[in-house]
Amino acid sequence: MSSLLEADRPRVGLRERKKLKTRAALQDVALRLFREQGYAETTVEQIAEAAEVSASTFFRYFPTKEDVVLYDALDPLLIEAFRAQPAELSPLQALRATMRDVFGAAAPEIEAQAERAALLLAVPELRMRMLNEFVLTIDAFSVVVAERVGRAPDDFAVRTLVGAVIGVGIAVWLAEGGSLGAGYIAAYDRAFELLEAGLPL
Amino acid sequence: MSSLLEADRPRVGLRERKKLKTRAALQDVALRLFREQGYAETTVEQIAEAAEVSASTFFRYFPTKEDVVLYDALDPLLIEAFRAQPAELSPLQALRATMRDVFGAAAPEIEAQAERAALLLAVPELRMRMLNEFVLTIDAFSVVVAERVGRAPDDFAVRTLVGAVIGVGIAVWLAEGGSLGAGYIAAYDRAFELLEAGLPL
DNA sequence: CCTAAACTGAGAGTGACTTGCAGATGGATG
DNA sequence: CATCCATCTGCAAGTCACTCTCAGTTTAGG
Repeated sequence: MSSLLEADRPRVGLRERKKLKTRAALQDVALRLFREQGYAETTVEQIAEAAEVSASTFFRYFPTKEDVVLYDALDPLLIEAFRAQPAELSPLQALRATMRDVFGAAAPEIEAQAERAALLLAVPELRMRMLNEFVLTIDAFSVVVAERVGRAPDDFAVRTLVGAVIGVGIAVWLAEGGSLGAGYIAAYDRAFELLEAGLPL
Repeated sequence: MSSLLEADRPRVGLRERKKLKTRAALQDVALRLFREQGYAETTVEQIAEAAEVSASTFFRYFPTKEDVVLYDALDPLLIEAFRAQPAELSPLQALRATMRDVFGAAAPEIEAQAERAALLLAVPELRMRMLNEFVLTIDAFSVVVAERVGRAPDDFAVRTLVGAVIGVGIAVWLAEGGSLGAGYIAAYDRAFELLEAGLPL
């Protein structure tokens, strides 16, 4: 039932805060340098120096240089939103509503980071990583879609459906110039109609 | 002894042949070493040494270490086969027939390279590159599909259709354990039925 | 032949990323 | 408050993919 309120209060020690601050500083500085002189032209050492830490510390916060840009974690949100969809919706309709909910709410913030979006599309290594993220969600979504319709996670129809949805998501993402803002969500929504209609042409 | 008929025979000079031989040798040796001691554990220098060239020569043949594994060029075949499909087929049907034609014919050879397929799925960097190849075909196919139905290459319905087809292709590829053999083509074929039916579940 | 273009090896250099080590610092304990 | 421990950090040295330059060699073609 009810527990002691102050039990988890001093959760954030000074140590934790410093870590978060360092991480944020590294990311901010890195994105600024990338914008000013380009991704490939910016060395990790420069980022570290500008953030006033050593180069080795940089790698303690981000496993690779790419991860500074990619720190995202959108999947959990999507999964949660999908689970919250009303049961009477078909899987395709539920996925559609999920995208609308999550991206619709986050669109302003996402759109604000237009520079990052451009980087993600322009730098080959980053674009690959982004695509990889997309594809990883095939697995994640297969699980929840499967449980919704009472099938196995590796059910063929389930994986085909999720694969189509993700593939369309990628195509739209590319068409929208790498942005995930308002234009993206609108286009994605139209694409769902086409999927439901058997992709007429 | 030099006749006019042989005028275009020595098209492939000694130079060209040596290049092809070196390229093939590098690829063979590399794949063998990867198999024996792993991808990350094999250095470019080892490959070069085993192929009896210098390390710098390696990079003259393959822009990156990854490309030794990825040398593929499947897209042109697919595009050509798509263009050869009878005009009465719908785009989706034509794509389906294309996959059947190309992979059906190539399946034996492809299946023979099971090791390479395993590598492609297992090594993260290579998997990303492979996914990237998949995605690049979205653009390529959009062009030919668009010209078939008389629309612009960036037509929304066209890109959505192609995106869905590629996405399903990726999902099936992953489900088939990275193989592109007989199992893959059969599964892909079933997936097309689902796409045409509006992805029922 | 003879010359221009293409191919090659050698070597130096850059930068991402790893590893091992010693010192500093925050937090919990008695 | 003193102490101890886990963690964080900088430093140094090393590996490896990849680039670039330079000089020597081979080939193609006139």
